[in-house]
Amino acid sequence: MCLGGFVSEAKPNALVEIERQVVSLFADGVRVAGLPRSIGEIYGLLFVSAEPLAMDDLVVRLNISKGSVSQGLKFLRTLGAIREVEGPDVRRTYYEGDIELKKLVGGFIREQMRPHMESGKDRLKALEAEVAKEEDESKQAFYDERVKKLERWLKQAKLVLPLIQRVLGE
Amino acid sequence: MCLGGFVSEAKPNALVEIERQVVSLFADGVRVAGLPRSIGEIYGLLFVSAEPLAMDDLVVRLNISKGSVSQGLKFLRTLGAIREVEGPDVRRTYYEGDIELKKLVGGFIREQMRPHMESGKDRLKALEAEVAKEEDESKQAFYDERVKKLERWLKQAKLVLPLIQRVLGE
DNA sequence: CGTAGAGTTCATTAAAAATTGAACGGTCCA
DNA sequence: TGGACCGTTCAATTTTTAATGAACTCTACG
Repeated sequence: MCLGGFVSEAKPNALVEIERQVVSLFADGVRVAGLPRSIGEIYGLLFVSAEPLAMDDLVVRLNISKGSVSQGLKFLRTLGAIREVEGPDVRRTYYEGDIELKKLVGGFIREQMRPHMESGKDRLKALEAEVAKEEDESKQAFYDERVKKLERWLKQAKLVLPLIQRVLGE
Repeated sequence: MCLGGFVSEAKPNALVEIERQVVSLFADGVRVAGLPRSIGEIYGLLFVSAEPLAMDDLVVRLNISKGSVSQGLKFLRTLGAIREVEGPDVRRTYYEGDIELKKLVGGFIREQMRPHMESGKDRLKALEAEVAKEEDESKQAFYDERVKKLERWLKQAKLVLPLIQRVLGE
């Protein structure tokens, strides 16, 4: 007996139930922001871990590739959602989750939303120019009104973002 | 001569440049909300059209399938982003875009965000139960703190959504 | 009833996005 | 100098998501 057998031996690094649930919660959660599942899983595990984790821990425990983890960490770093910290092995970089909602949302707004809004501003400028060319006067009036509406939308959006950040900062 | 030739004849229903730009603006715009391109295109064309349009107009002018348009309109209807109106042909249903940002965002929050938050609440309840089972006392304390943090996040999110709607309602 | 056209549904197909993994660059230490 | 190891990059692959189009329902009208 015992020839190459695994009996009821769980993987040594498998997630415990609580971790599993939190990871899954974040994996689903980030999707509303249009982010890939793996990023949610990585942040989720960091969020629920008392000790900082290195890349290899994430690869093994979440069972995702080194490449995905590397890219996920890179993204989370630019958001400011995680922090590099010291850990047991000096050769590795360890990470902790930053658990301030303000920081996460702030990073997301800065990195993902602002750039879109900036390019939107430019595109509205181009639209204005196009409307100016319109020959038919009543059509021009209509288009002009719509473009103005879009510009108002953009202004409202600019107003809302800092407000969100202020409310979360308490 | 003139054997089967198309000379410089544009499609009769092709979008004019202004329409093209607006449609493309919305097509890209909706992606930040994780919605398919076609939905942005449909709303965009309705937004920039002075006259209401029927399904067939959208199929022909946007060059997308009847199926996609049908589903896109269904979605936009549940959001409250478009309105059914009368049109030249009594057999058809015509649509106009609702151009109040408040309405769009409100519909999106109601249809897409609230449901996620509701399910999130349930999942946090399940997590709490799981934490209660934890044997190790100090681990339990840590998990408990994290779950409390998540509950605080959810509360903050609930606080922010109506605030957004209020700011846009002006 | 029977047919013609508007609109929906949903299995199939096509397109887009995320994930993988192998190759690579850099660093530390013997 | 070399090789062990950490981390990154990116072309290839897999997975997920959106779009298509044929078959269908429903209604109106003769």
